[in-house]
Amino acid sequence: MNTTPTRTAVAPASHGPRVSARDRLLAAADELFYENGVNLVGIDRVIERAGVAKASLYDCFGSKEELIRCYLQGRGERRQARVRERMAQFQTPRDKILSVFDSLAETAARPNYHGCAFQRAGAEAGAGSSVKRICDDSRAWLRGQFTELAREAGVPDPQALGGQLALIYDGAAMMAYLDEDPSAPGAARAVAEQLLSQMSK
Amino acid sequence: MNTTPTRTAVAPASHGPRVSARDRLLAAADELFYENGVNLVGIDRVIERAGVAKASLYDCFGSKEELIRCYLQGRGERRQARVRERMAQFQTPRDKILSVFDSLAETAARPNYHGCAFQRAGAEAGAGSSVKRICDDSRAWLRGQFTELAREAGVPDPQALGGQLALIYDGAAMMAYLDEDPSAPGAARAVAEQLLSQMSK
DNA sequence: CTCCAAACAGACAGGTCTGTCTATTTCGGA
DNA sequence: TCCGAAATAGACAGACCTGTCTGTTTGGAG
Repeated sequence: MNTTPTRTAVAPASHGPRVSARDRLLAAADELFYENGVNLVGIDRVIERAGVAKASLYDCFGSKEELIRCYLQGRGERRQARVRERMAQFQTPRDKILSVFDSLAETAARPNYHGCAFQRAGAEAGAGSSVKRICDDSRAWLRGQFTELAREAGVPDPQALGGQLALIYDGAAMMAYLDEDPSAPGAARAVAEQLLSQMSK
Repeated sequence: MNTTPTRTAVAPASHGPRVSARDRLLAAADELFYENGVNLVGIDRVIERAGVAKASLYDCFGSKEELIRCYLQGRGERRQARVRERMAQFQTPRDKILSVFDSLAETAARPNYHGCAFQRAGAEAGAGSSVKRICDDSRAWLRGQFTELAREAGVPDPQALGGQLALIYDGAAMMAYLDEDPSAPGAARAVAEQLLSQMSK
C-alpha cells in the first residue's frame, strides 16, 4: 500500500485535492512526530492536521508503524541530500567532513529544531522493531560517510576516526536539542578540526 | 508526601514488609522507567512489579509525574556519587576529567544499559515540565564539573572546553545505547585526551 | 489492649489509543 | 454517462491510561 502512486502525484492543475491524502498525511506526520515524538502523537491528531479521514490513513499506510517508517524514510532521504550537497562543494576529505557539521549547525539553528529524528525515534522504539531498523540504517549511513572520508584522508585507522566523528555529531545534536544550545554544532566542528589536524601529522 | 519517612526506613529486623512501599515503588520505577521509557510504562505495571496497591502509590507520590521526578532524582544522586568517587582517585584535573569517561565506560558495559536516563527522559518530557527541569539540572551539573576541571587545568577558555567535553559525553552515551557499541566511551575518552593534550601546549 | 497510620484489594470514572467498519461523496477516464 | 477508485464522516470495539474512591487488613506505639 505504501508504494501506491495515488492517482496523480503531479499537480492536477485544477480544483480537486491539490495534493493526495498520502502526501498530506506524510506532511502532518513529519511535523507532529518530529515535534512531539512518535509515541506521544496519536493517529487522531495526525489525521486532523492532515484534514484526512482515518480510513484514508489505513488505506494508504495500513498501520501507524508504517506511517512512522515512511516519515523517517523521508527524513533520512532529505538529510542525505543535504549532507551530500554540502560535501560536494568541497574538494578535500577534511573539508567535506567539516561541512557535515556546518550542515548540522544550519539545521540546529532553526527555531523549531527538536534534535536528530533518528536519535529520538530510535530511543522511543523497541529494540527489534522495524522503526528502530530504519534509524539504525540512517545512523550507519552517516557513520559510513565519516569513515569513508577518513579513509580518503589517509588516516591510520579510518574506522576509529569515523566512529569518533559520528559520536561528536551525536553529541552535538543532543546538546543543541536538550540544552537549546545552537552553538553545539560549532563546538563539535572545532573538536573535529582538532582530531583531523592531529591525525594529519 | 515525597519526603515522608514512611514508618521505618531501616530494616524492621523481623517479618512484615521488609522495605516500605515507597522504596519498593522507587525500585520498580527505576527498572521499568529506565528500561522502557517513562511514557511507555503505565502505573499498573509499576505497582504490579512493586507488589503494591495503587492507592499506596498515590498516597506516597501523589502523581505519576512526581514518581518520575523521584526516580530521576535517585538516578542523579547515584551518578554524582559514582563520578565523584572516581574523580577522587586522581590528582590532576586532566586525570579527573578522563576518569568520567572511564565511569561511563563501566556503566555502558553493563548488559542492560539503556543510555543516559536524563537524555531519554529529557527528550520524552515536554519543554517546560518539572521532569525536564530535573534532567536539565543533572546535565548542568556534569557540564559544570567539566568546566570547573578545565578551569583548574588552566586552559584559556574553560567554558568552551567544558562544553566540548559534555558534548562528547553525550555522544558516547547515545552511541553506546543506540548502536549497542560499548566501545563508544573509550572512543570518547580518546577524543578528550586529544583535546586536553592540545590545550596544554 | 486499643488506636491509628500504612498498606492492602479492587471497582470505577473519564479519557485516549489503535484499528475496523459502514455508508456516502467526489471525480477522472473509458 | 457510467464505473470504479479514492476519499469522506463518524460510529464502534477493545485495550490501556491516570487518578479516585470504598472498605478491609495489619502491625507497632502508647
